Amino acid sequence: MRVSKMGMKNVKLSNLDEMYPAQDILMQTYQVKQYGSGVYAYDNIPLKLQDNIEEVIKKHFNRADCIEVQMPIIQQEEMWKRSGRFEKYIEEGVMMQSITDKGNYCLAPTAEEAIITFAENRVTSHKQLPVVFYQISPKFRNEIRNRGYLLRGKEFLMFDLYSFDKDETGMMETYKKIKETYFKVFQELGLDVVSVAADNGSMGGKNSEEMMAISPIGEDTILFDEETKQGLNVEVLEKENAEEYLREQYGINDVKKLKERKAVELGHIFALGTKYSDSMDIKYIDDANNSKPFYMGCYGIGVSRVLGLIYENNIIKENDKVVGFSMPISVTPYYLYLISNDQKKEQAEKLYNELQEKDVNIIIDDVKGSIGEKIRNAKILGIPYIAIMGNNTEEGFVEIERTKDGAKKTLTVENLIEQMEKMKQTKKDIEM
RNA sequence: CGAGGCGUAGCGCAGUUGGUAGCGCGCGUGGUUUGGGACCAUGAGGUCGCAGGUUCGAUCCCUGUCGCCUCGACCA
Repeated sequence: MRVSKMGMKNVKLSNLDEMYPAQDILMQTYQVKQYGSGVYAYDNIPLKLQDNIEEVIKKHFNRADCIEVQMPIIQQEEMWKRSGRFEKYIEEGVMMQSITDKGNYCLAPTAEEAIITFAENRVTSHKQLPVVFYQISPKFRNEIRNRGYLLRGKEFLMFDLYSFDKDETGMMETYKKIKETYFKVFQELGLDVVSVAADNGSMGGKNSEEMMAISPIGEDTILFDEETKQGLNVEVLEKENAEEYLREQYGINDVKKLKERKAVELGHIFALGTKYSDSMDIKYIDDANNSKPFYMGCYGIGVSRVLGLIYENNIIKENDKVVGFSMPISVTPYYLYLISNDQKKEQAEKLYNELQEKDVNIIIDDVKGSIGEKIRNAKILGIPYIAIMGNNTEEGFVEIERTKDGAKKTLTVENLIEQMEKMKQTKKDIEM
């Protein structure tokens, strides 16, 4: 991509939000535009970063034999009335609706109803079980209060997965497998995530755990033990029989041993049981020709929240001031930000074209301006490596800087091309 | 919904004890620059969130309203 074609504006950062500096940079530099409380548009780079996050999620769940599908975003009221959740969602004010003279629609806040309706008539025999469907699609929740920019919006992208099993044992096996997949996803995204016991809220069902990224900007408080990896969301303590629940479902005996942490809830997993199968009367036929309820699980990841947190987790500072961020190689849409002086412009163009042909995504800064200014912009956009062909660079060489730690190195142009191809393949940083 | 705060140029902010507004950045033009957010000159850009009231006169005072932010209840 060329800076000259991006419609880029030079912005000097000022007075950044102390709590969410990274997302404030996105706002100030117009990479993300706010339309209203909890409603945002994304420019190219955050969008592509989000696409890449989706790809990582899909890859791991596809490997775990989960099937990608797509549910409607506008869902008929009748379907929500069938499960009995319509009144509750309307009462709480969470549901957004589209009221028309040809019927009323609910803007999907989640998709249990839709997915079990999808399974109805399609998944009818025990021979088809277990089966796991998932999708990544926008969700709408008219939250009472939005906060943390992308961390909680009214419209957000969510990965949601639904499992169908014959019985409780099967459901828990699937639960375990999906949970393991969650950890693989977060690991590849470079997020340090722990699972903690959670309240099951409006979903109902048995077990539920939240996938928490420990972070000072988190709105949740958890109690966690680093050694045993056991933990809980403090809201569980308000439950009736909290102690018993924690001991029986999660093996947590002594809450006092756990340490308090702030955390961002990136995902939530539920072993639902037969709740929706019963309430909507959608069943399968078992091997003895009996009609049996599905044992379901539902699982979510807040994709746009992950996006927001990846930005916040990867800020770079100079003299204690936040100057930008450095996106992780595993998901960055562009690997390199190429800068040159006028004399070396042609060489830079040549390098750009060669990398384009090899499908290595980079950005070339081909507009008028000083090198310092361009370096600043690279950091504001979050590009992990900067390449400079300037006055101090010898013919045939290029200097690179890794923005996350400031490490610098001079390479031949050929070597840089090799390293970039390698980075694209391995999704790993190069040696500096 | 309860408590607090804010709304003035694209962005960040001043200001007017009531007499219709300014700074920095950004933007246009010309020129000099170009290795870590350059400089000179010059120019454009605002019904001071909206509506009503008080007043000779309101961006400022009063009332209402809308929007946004923070804390709480809800949640990926």
